[in-house]
Amino acid sequence: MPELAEAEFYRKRWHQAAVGRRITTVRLHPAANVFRGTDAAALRRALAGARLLSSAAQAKQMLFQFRGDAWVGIHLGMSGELRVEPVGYVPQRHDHLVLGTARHQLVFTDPRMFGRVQWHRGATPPGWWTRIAPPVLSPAFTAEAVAAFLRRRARAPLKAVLLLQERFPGVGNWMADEILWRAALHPRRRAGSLRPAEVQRLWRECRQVCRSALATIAGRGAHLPPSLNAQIPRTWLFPHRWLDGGRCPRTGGRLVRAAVGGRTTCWSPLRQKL
DNA sequence: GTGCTTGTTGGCCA
DNA sequence: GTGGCCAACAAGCA
Repeated sequence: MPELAEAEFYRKRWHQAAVGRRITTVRLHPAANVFRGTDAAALRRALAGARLLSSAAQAKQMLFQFRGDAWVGIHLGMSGELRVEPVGYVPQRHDHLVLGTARHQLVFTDPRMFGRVQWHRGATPPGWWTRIAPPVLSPAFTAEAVAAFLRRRARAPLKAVLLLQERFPGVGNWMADEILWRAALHPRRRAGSLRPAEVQRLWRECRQVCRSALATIAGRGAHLPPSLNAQIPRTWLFPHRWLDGGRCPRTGGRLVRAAVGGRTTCWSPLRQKL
């Protein structure tokens, strides 16, 4: 599941169902771990009766703005998901936040609870939102900025560096593999060892993968696909990376899987050399 | 039972 | 002080 695009996908799902509508019921368990560091009881009071005004997605996070200076931030963690259910829906075991409107129930579900719900009251968006690093597709994400970051993390493997949200916001495990595969760079390459042309390639593919991932969910209007996985073309590494005996769509050679930087990583040895 | 898993954080160590 | 590595968080799945 796309990391960056996943946040946008789920944001849209809630937004289309409920923007402009009033929240009539709020169901949550304040003690649930997904509310760590947040006053969940205050969140419940603030949202009851409030209208959803707008929403945004950035990196792996979503922000929902409600009338009354109330902001709700959601991070999906490893297993979080936003769903829209009918009015009579009965919350299940891992449904941690359920917002009811006259037409729908907005559900945040997360079995592993690495995800997070944050609440903020104020006229402007909260710091935990505005402090997210500039998007990969923004003008601030320059090849020079990437080069400087690689120098600072010179001894770390590329794979680990791509997962650092302070420079590559929204890039997760599969996107990092996809980027390195397209750029023909081995995930174990030390960040400081790249030649200028390689840095340029890495920068370009970061942007291309983010753009393509977002494009798979754009222009679908209200008809969002049930799953994003099925939307990813076979020409990407993504549909092949978890298959045992999977083959590289470009070389036809065997794909390899191993832990790099502590994370399961897939690459194409014929294409990505140390 | 074992050993994985799309993310992030804090502690330890060089 | 900085950067790199790893365990921990919790639950489900093969």
